[in-house]
Amino acid sequence: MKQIVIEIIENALKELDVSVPENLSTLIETPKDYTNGDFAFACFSLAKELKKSPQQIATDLRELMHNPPEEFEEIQTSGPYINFYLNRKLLAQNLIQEIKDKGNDFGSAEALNKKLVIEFPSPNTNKPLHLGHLRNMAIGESISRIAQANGYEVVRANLNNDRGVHICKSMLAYQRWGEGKTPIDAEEKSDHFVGDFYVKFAEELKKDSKLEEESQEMLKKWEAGDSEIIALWKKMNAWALDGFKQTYKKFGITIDKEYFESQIYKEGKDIILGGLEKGIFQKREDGAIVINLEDEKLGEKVLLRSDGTSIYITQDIYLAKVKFDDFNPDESVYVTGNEQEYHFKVLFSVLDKLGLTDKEKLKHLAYGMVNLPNGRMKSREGTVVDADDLISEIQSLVKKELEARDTLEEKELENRSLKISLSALKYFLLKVDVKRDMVFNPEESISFEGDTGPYCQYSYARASSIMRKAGEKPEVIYPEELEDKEAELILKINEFKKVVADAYRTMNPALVANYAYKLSQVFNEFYHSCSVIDSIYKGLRLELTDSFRQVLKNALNLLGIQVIEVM
RNA sequence: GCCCGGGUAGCUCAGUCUGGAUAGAGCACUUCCCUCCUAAGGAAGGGGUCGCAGGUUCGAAUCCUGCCUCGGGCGCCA
Repeated sequence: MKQIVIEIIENALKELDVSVPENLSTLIETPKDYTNGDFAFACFSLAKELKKSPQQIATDLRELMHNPPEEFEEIQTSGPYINFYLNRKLLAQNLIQEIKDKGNDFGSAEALNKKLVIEFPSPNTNKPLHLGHLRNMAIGESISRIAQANGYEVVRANLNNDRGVHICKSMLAYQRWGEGKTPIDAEEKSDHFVGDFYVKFAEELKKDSKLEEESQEMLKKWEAGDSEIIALWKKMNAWALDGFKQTYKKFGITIDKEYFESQIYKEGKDIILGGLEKGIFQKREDGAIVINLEDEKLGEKVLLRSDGTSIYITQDIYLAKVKFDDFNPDESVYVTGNEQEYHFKVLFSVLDKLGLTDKEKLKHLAYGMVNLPNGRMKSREGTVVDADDLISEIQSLVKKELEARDTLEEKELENRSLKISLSALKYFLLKVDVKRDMVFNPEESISFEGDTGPYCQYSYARASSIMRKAGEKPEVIYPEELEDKEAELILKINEFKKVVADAYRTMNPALVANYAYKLSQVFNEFYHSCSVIDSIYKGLRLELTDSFRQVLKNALNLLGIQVIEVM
């Protein structure tokens, strides 16, 4: 479409005998207000050369444009602007047909034959998931879906941080005070059961500072393969992982490939030594192997300890190689908090220098912190918002709302309330630009009105309700001119494909969330100003309603939000 | 000190990449609208030195420079 506009302008400029600006394409903008058309050309830049006012130039150019092609309804001047109006009826016809044909695939690109590996949520097995993990999971799952919609085959990989001194702390506390109980005895979700001992450890540590040392000793025993410690570790890890699995399922994320730190933490040494031989790394006087990244302003970074053991980055280098060996992806994305930005800059640089992979294939998707109104979440201070608790709290609020409206069977109440709660939560976590820190206010932030997930679901449910009550579907007749709200709805639907592409390009699900909201808003306005069932244009309006339903469903799906037919 | 992000309405955020037409939402506040497709909705209203100062440009919330301020990072931790 834009190409047609460019040609029209080019031809007019030639007739005026003006040189066509090289960047003409970027000079054509999309007006913010649809009443100013769908494309616009501002004539300011020509004023100097032509020695005429931009208004006059606009008028002159418009005259040279003659009649627009059928894709456009009209071309108008508005002061110094020339505004191009799409033929909205034609656009509506085409879109309605395309949406019908493609259904759930509307907005998705053709398969690219490219693979993307995305790493998330990568929890530690010493305590349950918290609000930060929910943001991680919401983003990871959404980016996965957005990548799929952009034609990628996606592998969701999860690195379980299942070893280390923090894990030993939970284990030590259990050994000391657990009395051999199990989560079943305690009637508690198993990862929470494990987490309780992590908290217990922190409490006891205040009274007895020797515990710190003891946890270090336990780690050494674990590394030495002490059978008793390994058995304890296996038992508690299984509890933690089993609990996570339940939360993943409830929250609606899937994982294609599980990696475990315990299986890779010793690896990577050979790669580092190889790099040393090639002269990419240096051996420092104290024996540590380092890389100098001064030219990238990243300083010097240790890659292998002087005693020859691995550190975090060593195993991450190894894991990167494993992932490339396992899947040979075209892109590899890591979803983590932005406090790890430095680590990933170094990691990517090392991988690139080693020739293990191309830097362009690597992407660190760093999201901002989730803060509470009174500051940062701190697990030691017990100010962490637990993921499972949060979900069930919101769900009970939704249940109350639902019960106030209608009497539902227990199963339906459970199902519907869960979908609504997750939409509230996911939308809330995704609507903010990924890179930004966000404030989570439990009382105020999770509301069901206005710019929220439930608002979008409500709009969908209303559209569904219209479709159910529609009865017979008369032939589609187009009026002389579409109503404002009809046209607006069509134009908004028309933006979806661009949103899908932009969301991937910028790795930002917020674009989709904001779009879903805006689309819902436009539909609600349409709904209020244009009666559907009781209209001579019932056929057309039913088509518009159904198209809206499909596109909103597709948009929400990219956020991992499931629609419901009845609210 | 250096590096990376933020600073837009009372609050939470869009818009900044790719400069243009009166800077947009939601919440909160003041009014309306359920005889009519679900009021978790719609309509109207008040509320802004777009952190500050320069610069580039016909035109700057948007680009450049400096400064202020908030958060994060700069471990042989993960």
